[in-house]
Amino acid sequence: MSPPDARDPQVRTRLLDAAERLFYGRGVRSVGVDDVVAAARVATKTLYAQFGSKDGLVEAYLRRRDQRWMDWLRARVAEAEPGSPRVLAVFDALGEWFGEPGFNGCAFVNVAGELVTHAAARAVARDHKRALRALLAQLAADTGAADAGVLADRLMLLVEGAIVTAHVEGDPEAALRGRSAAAALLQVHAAAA
Amino acid sequence: MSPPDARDPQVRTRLLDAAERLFYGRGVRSVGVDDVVAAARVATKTLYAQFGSKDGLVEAYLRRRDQRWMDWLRARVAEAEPGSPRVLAVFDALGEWFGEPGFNGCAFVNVAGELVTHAAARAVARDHKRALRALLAQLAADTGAADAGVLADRLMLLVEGAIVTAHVEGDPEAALRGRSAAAALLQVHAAAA
DNA sequence: ACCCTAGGGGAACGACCGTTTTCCGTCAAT
DNA sequence: ATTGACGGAAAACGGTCGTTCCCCTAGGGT
Repeated sequence: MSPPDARDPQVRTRLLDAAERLFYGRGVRSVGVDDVVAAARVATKTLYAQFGSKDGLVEAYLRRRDQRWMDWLRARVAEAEPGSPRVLAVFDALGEWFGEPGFNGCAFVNVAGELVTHAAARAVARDHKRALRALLAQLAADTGAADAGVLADRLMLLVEGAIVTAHVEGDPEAALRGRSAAAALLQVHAAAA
Repeated sequence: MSPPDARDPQVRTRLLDAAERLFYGRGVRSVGVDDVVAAARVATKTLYAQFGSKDGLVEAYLRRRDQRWMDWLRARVAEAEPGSPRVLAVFDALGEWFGEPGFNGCAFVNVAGELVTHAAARAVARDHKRALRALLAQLAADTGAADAGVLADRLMLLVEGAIVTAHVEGDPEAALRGRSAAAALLQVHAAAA
């Protein structure tokens, strides 16, 4: 019954969409709340009604991004055959991500470096990395590798390294190098079985 | 002839020291120029006479940190025996760094995520990573490894991954995992020779 | 003895920040 | 039909930002 922009629960979504695009693309502190409300076509009051403060909006933005990014990666990985191919699929997915126009590194790494005193944001960042590590541990175990835990730790370093390199050096092909390094490690851990 | 704080060329150094401590520890945008001049016990006018703007100070801070950090790593590496031990010494050095009280990740990664529009800062970050990559290429070649270039690329990912992990997850032992991964890769590249 | 320059102390500037507030329109439920 | 909660538009708040300016002190070169 509602016209497209009436009485909407979508106000929150519009705010989060704008916040994600701006915070991720320019850095959190470079973006004022006015920028966000203008981009979301929303009143300032609404932002504060929904999130309480800019810090609250930042935290909500990070939580939603964590959820979405992990879901996206899990979906990409699930498209590959179980076992080693799924490990390599992680780096194929990274390669796609690095090539996207707005790519600006890992949102959580960026926040950890920028918002040193924002405890909630740093906690979300830590949890995000733990979730990523858990996914890699699962994939490593599913290869039947010897020392799957160690393999997962090593894959984690490669993933993080590829993201940082693609970002700072502007080199999307870091994904390919990560993939080949992962393949080498898969072989090491398979041989040791 | 000069008393400790007269007519000093050390004014610039004091400014850079304060800038580095504050910018690195809290993030660039969280630190005002007033904070820097207060910490350096210097007049605001002096900062602008020396660096022209806050952006100029940021750039100078990054350049000096690049120089110092690379010199520090090269010195640590040179203490080890030539060949593979020098590759592993990189990760030992990282381990020391991660354990230092003020450790807050890689200054250049942080800046790349925070100062998206600061072209000069991002250029210094890129150059810093290239210098690091060049050092690793040298070390990889000196091991006599097959595909030394590929080995260097892989080591680079491990180094970056270890730094990010130690930072975001607050886990200094990422250095040990990086070291063991590097050792595995060294074996792979030695066996293929 | 003379500036000239570097630096310190501190006020002042205009812009922008995050946040609160006021006023008004409008749907949903009573 | 009235109320109340939600949302938009915009002003206003106090604080902080980067930057500039003024005045003062003190060496050093001429």
